[in-house]
Amino acid sequence: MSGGVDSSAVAGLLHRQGVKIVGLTMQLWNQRRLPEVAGEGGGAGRCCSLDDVYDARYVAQLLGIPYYVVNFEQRFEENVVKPFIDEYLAGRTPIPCTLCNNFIKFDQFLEMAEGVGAEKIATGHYARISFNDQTGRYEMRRSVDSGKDQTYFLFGLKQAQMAHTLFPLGEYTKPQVREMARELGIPVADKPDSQEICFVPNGDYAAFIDAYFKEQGIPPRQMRGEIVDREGQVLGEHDGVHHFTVGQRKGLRVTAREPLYVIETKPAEHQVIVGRSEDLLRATLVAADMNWISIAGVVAPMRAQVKIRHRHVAAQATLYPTADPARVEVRFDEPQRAVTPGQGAVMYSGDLVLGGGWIE
RNA sequence: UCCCCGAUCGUCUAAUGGUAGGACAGCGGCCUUUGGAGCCGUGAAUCGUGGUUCGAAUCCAUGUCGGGGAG
Repeated sequence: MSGGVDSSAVAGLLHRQGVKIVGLTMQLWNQRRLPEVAGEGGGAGRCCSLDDVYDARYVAQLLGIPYYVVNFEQRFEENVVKPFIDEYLAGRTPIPCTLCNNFIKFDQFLEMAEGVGAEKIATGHYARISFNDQTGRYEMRRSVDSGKDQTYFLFGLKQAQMAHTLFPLGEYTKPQVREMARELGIPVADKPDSQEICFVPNGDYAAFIDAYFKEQGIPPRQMRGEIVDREGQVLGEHDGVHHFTVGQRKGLRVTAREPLYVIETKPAEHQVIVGRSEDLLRATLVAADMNWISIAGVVAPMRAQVKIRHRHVAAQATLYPTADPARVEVRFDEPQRAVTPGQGAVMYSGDLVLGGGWIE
């Protein structure tokens, strides 16, 4: 229970159905750390803020269910925050929400919940899980509310995890969920949706990385570097490759005849390569560390739709198996903009989530 | 020292006597449970000083600065 509308509605919904439930809130990050990146209101409205825990506890009280706050701060820092920073410094663009799902929520948190006697965990994610008797696999489908679908962040879920997971909201639209919350008398029914990275209150993730280094006493290494075009001509300077991601336009402070976009970051050379919009188009990618969900894998070329970032419209493509079963080559029918290393490539067949991997 | 050329938003660039416009960059908002993108909005300039003219970025004089040439 994050203290938001969705997880509160899940609690209310299951409670009304007579399911025996326990409310749990994960404490993931101390919002008072790194005060230099604190948002207005001291991080209020973000996950893990005191207000949110207070809201979650209040909802639990209202429902009359047991409620606990569990501290995962250290594990979150090790499994999400540090890898998040390392990825940026390696010139890649991480997805903290997916890291959290893979290594905290559906891993250590699920284990802990089972440890205290729970059969399953239920979350407020907008996605659907079902069991297919024919294939003997748990399948995942996009949520009924296509605008809220969160399957992109869930591509790492294993069969064993799905067997112990409930996504009650996958069948509803967001307005329905808010209405449900209102009917249940849940006081957070009109709370705005959360957004941005939960541990970066003000949204400035690069400033967070800088502040984290400062806090760790890590000497401010030489982060500055050059902004160059594809011919190697120096166009400007930057304060560190972690400020940039493939496809980024804003923040370059470089002027040209037309907008410039980040094509690539080269951490070893401290260089940011920029080019024109059309320089971002790529027709192929390789997805590594594949996790198959609704199917066991691909042994022959297979048609699919592939999503390369949240809110990307899944594009028609063909999946080609490689010699390494954990890697799949994706060839798009039409070149896609800003294929970004570190982001997920999630494969769909209609509403069905086939699986996903990390873009190399 | 002389001669020539040039100087317009932060940057690049339009307007050759008649409301200084655009692009890029910046800033703000919308969108959004990752980072981006996109959309909407917005601040911002005629090198200084005189003069001609109803009216000057534009014509004239002069100064300053920059580039080129000549001793």
